[in-house]
Amino acid sequence: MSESSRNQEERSLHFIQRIIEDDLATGKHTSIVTRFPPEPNGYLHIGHAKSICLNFGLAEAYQGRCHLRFDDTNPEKEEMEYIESIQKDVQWLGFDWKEHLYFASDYFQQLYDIAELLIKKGKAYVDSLTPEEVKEYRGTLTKPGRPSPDRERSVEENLDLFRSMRAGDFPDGTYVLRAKIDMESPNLNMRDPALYRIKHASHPRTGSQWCIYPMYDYTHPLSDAFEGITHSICTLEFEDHRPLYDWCVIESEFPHQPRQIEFARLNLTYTVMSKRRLLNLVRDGHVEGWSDPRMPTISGIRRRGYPPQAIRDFSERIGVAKTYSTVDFALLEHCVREDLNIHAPRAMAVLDPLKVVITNYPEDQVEFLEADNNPEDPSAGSRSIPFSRELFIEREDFMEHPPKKFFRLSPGKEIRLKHAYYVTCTDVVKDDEGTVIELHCTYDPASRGGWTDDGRKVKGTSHWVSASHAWESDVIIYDKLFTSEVPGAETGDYLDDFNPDSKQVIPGCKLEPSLKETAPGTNVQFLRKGYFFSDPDVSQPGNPVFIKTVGLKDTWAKKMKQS
RNA sequence: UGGCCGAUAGUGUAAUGGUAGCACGACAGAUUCUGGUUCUGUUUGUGAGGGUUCAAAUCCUUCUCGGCCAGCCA
Repeated sequence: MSESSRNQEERSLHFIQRIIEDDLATGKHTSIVTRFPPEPNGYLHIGHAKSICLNFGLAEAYQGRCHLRFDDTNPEKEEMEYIESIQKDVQWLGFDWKEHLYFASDYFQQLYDIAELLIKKGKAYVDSLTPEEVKEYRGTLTKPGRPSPDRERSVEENLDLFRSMRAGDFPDGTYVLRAKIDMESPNLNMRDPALYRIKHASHPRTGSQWCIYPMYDYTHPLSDAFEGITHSICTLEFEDHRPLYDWCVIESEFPHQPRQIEFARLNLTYTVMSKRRLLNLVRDGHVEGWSDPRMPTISGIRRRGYPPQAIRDFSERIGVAKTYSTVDFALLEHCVREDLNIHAPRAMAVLDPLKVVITNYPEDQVEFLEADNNPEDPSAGSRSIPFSRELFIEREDFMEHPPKKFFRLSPGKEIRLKHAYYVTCTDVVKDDEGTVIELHCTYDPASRGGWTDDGRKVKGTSHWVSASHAWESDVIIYDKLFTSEVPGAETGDYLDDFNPDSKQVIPGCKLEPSLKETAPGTNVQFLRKGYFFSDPDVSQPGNPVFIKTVGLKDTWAKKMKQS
């Protein structure tokens, strides 16, 4: 058996794949068409990324196609800026809608014509109830609604009124076109839902061409039908809308019948995902905009340095189901690390510098040592780094009175300076307050390159930079946006769990010379510290500003924390 | 005393009447010029009761718990 056919047998399908394979096997469809249908009223977040990966991924896997369609039926909330950012986000994830870019607003005329058809069939009527009255007539969850006095208006009068609505004869809110379905339905969506409302508002794409706009529940199924969508995948809260979805397609007498399938949206620990909460974070200044690297927005994680491939991998791993679920943030970070471990070149940066003088190293000598750029990828090559008498190491890599199993530097102990030499600490220099300000060490010339063949056991390895060659820079450390898994679970207010230390600017970090030339928007691993990214928004060529993408796993720090 | 949907290790997700598996996490160990990576092992699960069956996570039934719905938002 070949490897690929074994994989075929072992793979397990999620329920949507199963539906698709079924439809393909029975000949219901010869190929599939999916769509990603955002409303351009905000920035996309990682929950949308799940949907994008699902829809475009399915199309890819089954050699179908996936449309990008903007659901732009509410001009009061939608803007061109969002249309652009959404396209950028989808492309960044690596998906291509090719020529299949659509706008619900392109269907306004077609939608209007079908609305007239519905009126003529006696399936829709113009209602003059006020919004308050509509609400009252609708009934409640447990009480059936009752018919509007306008429900039995004649076809001629409905048509006339509807045309007047379109002509702009009425102010906002005076009339609404409603589907005539069933005011007593236990499903509130079927109690004569609104199809069209009057809005004298300028639309980002159609301008002032229209003053009536179709509702989502009417627009969406018909748009799907127009485009030949076979599987219309949406989130769970639309389950109740499915009967209405089907009603619209059937009553429109449009030949193609798409199928709506619902799946559970993504929730993530330690963050919030709703548009309202995200907006509040931005508006109230808790973060610095929609693309703040702490935000779960696609633009945020892009700026944070999360690779798109990691997001796609994550989307695959979290699965697709109908169960409400909250995915562990750790899984996302795992996917990011896994990708970056293979792709990010290594470099050395000392974030909290402690000076080291190599007392037996010649004063004016500088030598260049060879360092591999990525042990996981030999093709990444190597670079040479300067070594000299005065260096910086990480302050936390030294302890005067170390606990058991501390492998790093302490008085009398020998460690390896990565790619360089073994050094032994001989003296500790302190200031008047007793703070360690400098270390004196000796080096072993025989250990050049960081290795000897004499079988010596050197357990600890530290990163370092040459004091006179390093350049200084602020480095920004980002941490989780919230301190609790489910923000607001305790108090009811998610802002109570906002992490005030989610952004820390670390001044005076010492970076190895090669880092200076990092192009904006490049992932690198600061050896033993974590993955960092040259902030594409503020970096300049020749002057990168590094922000932390995600830390390396740190079992030592974890152990220290426990004790 | 409305309707719809859901419930499998800590988390997420498989098993579609026939050995409850995988991933992440946690824990332990091995390896390692990154306390990273890699590798090995351990831990923990079918919401509850009843029924059908040789056999039930799966089918039936009752219950429990959770989610969504009363925009002229999507």
